[in-house]
Amino acid sequence: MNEGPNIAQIASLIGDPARANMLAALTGGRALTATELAAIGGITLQTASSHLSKLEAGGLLAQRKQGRHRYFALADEAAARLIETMMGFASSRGHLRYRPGPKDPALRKARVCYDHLAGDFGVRMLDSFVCHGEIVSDGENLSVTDKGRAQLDAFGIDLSSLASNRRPLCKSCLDWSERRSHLAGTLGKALLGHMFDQGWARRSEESRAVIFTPEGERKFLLQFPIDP
Amino acid sequence: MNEGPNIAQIASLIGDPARANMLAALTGGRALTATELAAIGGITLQTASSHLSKLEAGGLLAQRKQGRHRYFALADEAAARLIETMMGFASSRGHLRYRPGPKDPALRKARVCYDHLAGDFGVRMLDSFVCHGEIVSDGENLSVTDKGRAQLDAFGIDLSSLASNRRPLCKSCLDWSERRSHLAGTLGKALLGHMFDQGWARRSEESRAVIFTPEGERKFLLQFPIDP
DNA sequence: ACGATGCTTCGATAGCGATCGAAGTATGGA
DNA sequence: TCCATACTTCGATCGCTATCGAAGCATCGT
Repeated sequence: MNEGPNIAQIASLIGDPARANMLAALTGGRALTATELAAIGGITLQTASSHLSKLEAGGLLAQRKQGRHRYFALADEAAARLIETMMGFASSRGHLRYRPGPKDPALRKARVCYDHLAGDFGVRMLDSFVCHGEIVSDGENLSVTDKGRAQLDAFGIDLSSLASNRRPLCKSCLDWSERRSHLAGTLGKALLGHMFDQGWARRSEESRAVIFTPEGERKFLLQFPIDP
Repeated sequence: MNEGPNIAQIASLIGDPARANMLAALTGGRALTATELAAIGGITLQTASSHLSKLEAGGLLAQRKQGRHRYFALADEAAARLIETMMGFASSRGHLRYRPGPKDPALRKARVCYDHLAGDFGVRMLDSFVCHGEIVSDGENLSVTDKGRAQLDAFGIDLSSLASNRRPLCKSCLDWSERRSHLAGTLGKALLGHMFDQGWARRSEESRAVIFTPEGERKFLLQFPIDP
């Protein structure tokens, strides 16, 4: 017994409702201040501060001081994937906590996951890349083919500028609403950023939803078709 | 706030050290009795019983009565994947709890994950399938090609008999020691079972390790080669 | 320099849950 | 039938931690 990594430690960090709410909110990719996170968790600032320092010590969060504000964000993409994985499992077991509202369908359609596109549109985009042979997958890691490189170049994304030693270019990330994978990594981030730049879509102010313009949606479906 | 699945509930289930130890032990795929699990968790039978009923209510465990024994096992493969994912994250953050010993290298080399092969050998096997075009991956799910079907047939595994409506044939599962994917699903199970049947390897009695015979290891490396 | 804002630290409280002893239920064997 | 084994349920205890008030520290604006 007692072999291997200590999962109880991080699980208990996520296991507190206030902390879980904060983490879920940070899955939206935006860095939030301690005051904002306290409101999200439904607790006072003092309590939130205690929680946040524990989460940081546990390697789930990273903080950045900026003036008198302190911004908190998920430590990295692996942390975001862990949270999304747990969401997927929880929803598959019926551990739901829905407060059904108009935002829900929008979230399922398209939302931000850390810094890339998730939801129905995110899954479709990766499907399109794969079924056209622009991205291939060897197990967990994805890689871009020459055909994909040319396609992305035409779309306006320069792969060579995305190279990073700290973070993989492509990574698959399990989608909790679709239960399939979407594209993460620096390429996933760049693609979402490009869509924002092109005016195809914008972020919702109060949730993780990504709202496409009618024109943007048309162009998205044209750019990432799915053939049988 | 408060949207989406309730991750705090399952996270707090895993967050208790005694429960985490039990779950980690069950990742070995064997069903264990309440008494055995109590010993693993380092608690009395009464406490263990309370824990086990909570884990079952949370959808993580399934129990099977057999005479006066009650066998507990992970509910399904998704539960096993969740635990392995958490192990991967925990070890990447240095949340280790090693009791270094001779078993450790054996576990990294080859071990059981639920009912399929994990560790260095598990990752190698999937790599071999993929780099020979016998299995292709479209995002999360893997699928066997015609070439792969023939290869497996020659190896002695009949794919058509593995079809199941309850569980996918192929699934990728993240390996906590290698941080790469290995092959899960009914095919992963069948492959490991076949190796046991052929006498290539056997299970360790006291841990999750899979111990290959020298002859079995030679045949394994020959059967699942990796070319550049 | 001074107050205001954002956040952390300290200290005390309160409540939840892990734990175990004791008693109760079910199954198997003699 | 009677005892032993395997497990669950009940009840009480105890420790841990989430929580918040109050005070302290840092930064910004003026």
